[in-house]
Amino acid sequence: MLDYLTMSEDLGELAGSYRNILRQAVYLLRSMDAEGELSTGHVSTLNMLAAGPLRVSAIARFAGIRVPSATEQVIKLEAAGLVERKPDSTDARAVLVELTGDGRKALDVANTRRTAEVAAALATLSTEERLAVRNAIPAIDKLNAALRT
Amino acid sequence: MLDYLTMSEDLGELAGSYRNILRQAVYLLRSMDAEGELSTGHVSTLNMLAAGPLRVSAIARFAGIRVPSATEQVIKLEAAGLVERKPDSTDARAVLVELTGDGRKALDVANTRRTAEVAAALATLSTEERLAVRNAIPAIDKLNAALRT
DNA sequence: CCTATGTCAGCACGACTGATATTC
DNA sequence: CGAATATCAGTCGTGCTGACATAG
Repeated sequence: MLDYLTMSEDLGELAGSYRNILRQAVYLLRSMDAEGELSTGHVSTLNMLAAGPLRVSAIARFAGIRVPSATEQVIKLEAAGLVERKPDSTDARAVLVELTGDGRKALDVANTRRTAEVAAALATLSTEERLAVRNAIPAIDKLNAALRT
Repeated sequence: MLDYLTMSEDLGELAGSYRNILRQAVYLLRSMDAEGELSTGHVSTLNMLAAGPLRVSAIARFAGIRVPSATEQVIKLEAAGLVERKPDSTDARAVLVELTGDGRKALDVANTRRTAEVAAALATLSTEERLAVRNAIPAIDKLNAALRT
C-alpha cells in the first residue's frame, strides 16, 4: 500500500519532469531554424521521403497532421523544386511524392548542420550523461508512441 | 585515433536519434491540447507565473520568444481573466504579470490532466525503461540548456 | 452507392519585424 | 542622449475544418 502510493507519487513527478522536457524541445527545434535553409517541418517531410516515395496521406499520417496540411507542404516543396509529384500506377486517386536531386542535396545540407549542432551540445556532457541519454532513447521512443494513441 | 573516430561516429549517431525524439515531441505536445482547455502555450506561460509575478520581458526570455509575442500572449490571457497586469513600483517602464485566482484554477486543471496523460503513458513502460527515462532527465536538461545558446 | 484520396477555400493561432511611446 | 520596456500594426507560416472532384 505504501509502495503503491510511493510509486504513484513518483510516476506523477516523473511525468511532470517529462512534460518540462517536451516543452523545451519545441523551442529548441525552432531555434535550430537558420536563415536561408529548410524549416524544421520541411526537413521532417523530406526525411520521410529519403527512403522512397510516399503518398500524401502517408506523409500526413507519419507527421501527425491532416491530409490538407500535408498537401500544402508538398505544394510548397514542389514549388521550391525539392520534390516531384507523380501518379501512382496502381491507384489513380493517389499521388506519389518523391525527392528530387535538389531536394536530396538541400536535405543533406540541413541534416548535416542540425546534427552537428546537436552533436556539439552532446560533446559538452560528461561520458556518464551521454550514456544516460543513449540508454533512455529506446524508452522515450516507446513513450512517445504510447502518447500518440 | 581509432577511438576518436569511433566516438565521433557515435556522437553523430546519438545526435541523430536525439533529433528524432525532438521532432516527435512537437507533435506530442500539440496532441495533448484538448477542447475547451488551455493551449500548450498558455499552460507554459501560466506555469512560469505560478511561482510569482513576472515582467513581460522575463516571460519572453523564459519562453524563448520575442517581447511582442509575449505581450500578445499576456493580452489574451488577461482578456480571459487568467492574469492581471500591474505596474512595477520600482520601474515605471515595466509591467508585472500576475496569476489571478481563476488563472490558478484553470492551470491546475490543465496540469492535472496533462500530467495524468503522461503518467498513463509512463505506466506502459517496464520498470527498467522508466528508470532509464528518469536517469536521463538531468542530462537532457543540461543538453537542452547547451542547445539554447 | 459508399469509401478513399487529394485539393481548394477560408479561418485561427502564434510567431516575427519595424515603428512608436515612455521611462531609466 | 542612448538603452530598456512594452505595445501596436502588419505580415507570414502552418495547422485546422468543410466542401468538392475523382477514382476504387
